[in-house]
Amino acid sequence: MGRSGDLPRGLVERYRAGPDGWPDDTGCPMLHVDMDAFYASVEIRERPELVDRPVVVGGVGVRGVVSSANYLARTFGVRSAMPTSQARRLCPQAVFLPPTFALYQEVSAGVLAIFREITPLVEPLSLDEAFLDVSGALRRLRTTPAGVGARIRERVRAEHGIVCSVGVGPTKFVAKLASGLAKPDGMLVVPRGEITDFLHPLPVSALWGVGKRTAERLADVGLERVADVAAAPLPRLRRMLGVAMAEHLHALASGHDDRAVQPSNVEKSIGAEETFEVDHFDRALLKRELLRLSERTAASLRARGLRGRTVSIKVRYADFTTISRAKTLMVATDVTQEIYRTAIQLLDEQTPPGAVRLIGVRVEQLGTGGSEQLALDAPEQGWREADQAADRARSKFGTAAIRPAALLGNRPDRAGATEPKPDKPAPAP
DNA sequence: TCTGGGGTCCTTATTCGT
DNA sequence: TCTGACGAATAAGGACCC
Repeated sequence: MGRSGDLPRGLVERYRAGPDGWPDDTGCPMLHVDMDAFYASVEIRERPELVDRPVVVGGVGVRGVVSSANYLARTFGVRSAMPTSQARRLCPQAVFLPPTFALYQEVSAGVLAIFREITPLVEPLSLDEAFLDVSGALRRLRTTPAGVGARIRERVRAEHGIVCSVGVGPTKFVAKLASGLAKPDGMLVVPRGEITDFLHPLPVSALWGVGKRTAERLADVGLERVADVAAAPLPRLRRMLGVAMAEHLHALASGHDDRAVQPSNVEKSIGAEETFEVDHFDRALLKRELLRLSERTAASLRARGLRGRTVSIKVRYADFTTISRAKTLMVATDVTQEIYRTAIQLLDEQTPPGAVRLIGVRVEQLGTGGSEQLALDAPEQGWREADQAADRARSKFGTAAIRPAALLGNRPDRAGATEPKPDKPAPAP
């Protein structure tokens, strides 16, 4: 799933286990564990008949992209983030599956539970990867970091039927790169004394935060390897990339990374967005979609006990230009109607007409809902109670059980031009 | 080739209060 | 009373990550 799979492989063999065992892992408390082709592997585990076939998981619609491809599919050139249409051309015999996130979440929770038996210092980055700081667990487990890594790989395979790769290193960044280079089904140990030997030959794109754009800008001035960034004068990097980015990259390239594993990560924003199968001009249809997305976002806030003060919408036009507009409310909210009302206002007042391919809603400035709101937003209280009742019904009878009247009937985003007109933009509570 | 959906973080500009 | 400086909050956009 990551980009480190594209990095050069020739230089990594010295970090694998040799006849004398693993390289020196003293002072290497950081582990990065990454499931190999996670979504595809889980799907194959569920359907063993797919084992010897190329499997691609992702959006199966005309505008879908690949989320995960097994290694067989990758031999045909299929990569994650590639349009599904392109993947079909490259590998027409592959099995194309839509993602089933609930299943991946379940497997992910099981794998995280294994990590947490080893150490409480576990920082999940996504469903399929996590950092572990094992420094405090070594004595109890009577092993070394490499031993922990090997144990994790065995248990994940035995208990969940999927394969993961592990990077062991002195810092998060090194561990993360190492797991990427260990793939598939491998482990790499980068000794503390060999950080720069390991990092410096890699391309700048290996640096966390360097994507296509930044790599191009660096290449324009002759910086192509991590060693080049480490050797570049910091003031020059600052002028090129801005202070924060320059200092971040220079530190990483020089092997400095003192970030600790952070077991709890507070969410900063929650949202939902959707790309239409065909572009839409029709504002009424866009508004119905905003209602659906507001509902999803608000339900997600309520499920986590969060409220947010800033509501933003995102509109992507046919030519891929993307704008966002935001409004900050007096009081944080988790009420569908309030989020929807704000989103509609932003759409009506601040977005130009045009063919729209994507629309989204997001709520920012999150906090846990406090009792101080009761007096201030009394008119919202009725809506909140209605939302909560709907949440309860949905958890009992399924997500389709309760929907605003405006959303009854066909899904507007999939239905095309024959969609009946909506009766009202807002349902009654 | 034709670009998802969930997010995070950074930069720059503007506004507002003191 | 006018003006400017400054910091915080807000808004918009872009790049990046998985």
